[in-house]
Amino acid sequence: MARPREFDIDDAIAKAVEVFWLRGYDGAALPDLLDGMGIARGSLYKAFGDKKQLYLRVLQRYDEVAVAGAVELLTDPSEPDGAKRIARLFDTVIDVVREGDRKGCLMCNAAAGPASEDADIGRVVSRMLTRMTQAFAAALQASQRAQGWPLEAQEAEAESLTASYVGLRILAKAGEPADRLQAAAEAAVGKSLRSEKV
Amino acid sequence: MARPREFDIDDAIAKAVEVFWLRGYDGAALPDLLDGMGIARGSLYKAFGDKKQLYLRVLQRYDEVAVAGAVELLTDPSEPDGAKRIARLFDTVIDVVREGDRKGCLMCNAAAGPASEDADIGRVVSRMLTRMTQAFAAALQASQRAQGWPLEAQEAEAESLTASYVGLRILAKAGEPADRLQAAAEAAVGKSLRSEKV
DNA sequence: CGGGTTTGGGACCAAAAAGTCAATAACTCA
DNA sequence: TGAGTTATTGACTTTTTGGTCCCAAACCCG
Repeated sequence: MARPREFDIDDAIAKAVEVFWLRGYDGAALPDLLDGMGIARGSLYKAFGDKKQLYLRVLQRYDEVAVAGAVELLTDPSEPDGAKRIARLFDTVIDVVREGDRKGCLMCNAAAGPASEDADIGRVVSRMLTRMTQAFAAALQASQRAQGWPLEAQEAEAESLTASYVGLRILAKAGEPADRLQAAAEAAVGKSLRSEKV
Repeated sequence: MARPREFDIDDAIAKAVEVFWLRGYDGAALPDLLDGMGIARGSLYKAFGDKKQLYLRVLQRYDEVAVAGAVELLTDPSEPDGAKRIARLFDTVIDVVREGDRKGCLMCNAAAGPASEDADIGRVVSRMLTRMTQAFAAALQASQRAQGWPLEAQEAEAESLTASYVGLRILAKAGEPADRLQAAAEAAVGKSLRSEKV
């Protein structure tokens, strides 16, 4: 090693997450990233290679932080009732909206964006979605109602919950009122796990 | 009127729909649009104003064709069972995926894209989403299971179905296998309307 | 047929895009 | 201390972006 890096690379990625999250892949211009990250052009290229590679790092970071947080919530053993874990996850989503955050979810935005057709990016996005679905499945396993279901039915329900999650976050981004989102979330969750037979 | 337009403007919009659908708003460059529409630069600007206005026309067209088609299916009086109408809509989505079409849904892609933060675009997207939700609500009204529900519950369920729809189409775009999508779709629909009590 | 008017085509433009590079600065190690 | 190595910087290049404009062509109406 010779001259040490002057910026913290993890911190720079965290800042890049914000920029891509807010503006999307195409919408995030180099100057936006440079401003947001507080580094110069050359430094970015030396440290990350190019824009796409930075984006991949950003998606991985989102996986490690945001997706991991959701997974943790859904598999939290301190809450024995899986149905409650699921309800809690959706509640936090609504809370974020109520606080005025309409950025949506980077994973969801990335999945819907045209960049997801790129093989590398698509792979990372798919992996995140799969992790979500597996976590939903784990929560279902720990729910009164679903744990007796055949495995296929559980998996189907888990994937359906992922779809609801993604859809809800996109409706949130599209400006749907928080109250309606909350009602929809309760319908999505409650229907399969709370309603009927108490 | 003097010299008549040489291209069909409706046809040109239809072609522009394909380009924006495939590449997204930012990703659709002028040359892409020009090629796809088969007209020259000057003609496009004369006929549509600028890129954003063309995009608005494209979204409206999508509303009139694709969204209207879904609404029609969901409110089709020739199928008395609303639950079946909903199931049929989701079936057609899966069919499209099975045919290899992974473009997703323009409305959904537009909602997730950063362009939706633009007031004009956001308005059109919201309107489409609302139309979908209303159509789902109409179908629920015509379903055995939901028609007895309180109005609020019906509306919540309708919004939840819109979320499932959007989420499913984005999972499809992200490359989720058709079989899993189908299972998830059946879970999303069947759960509330088919399962339990026949 | 000819003036008025609108379209078609594409050369042209300024701005912005991503990416490169060479000079300078800051460090390690001998 | 000085040689070697790596990071920082911002000017630079190339390509592409969305958008303008002018001229020729095609039409209507009188």
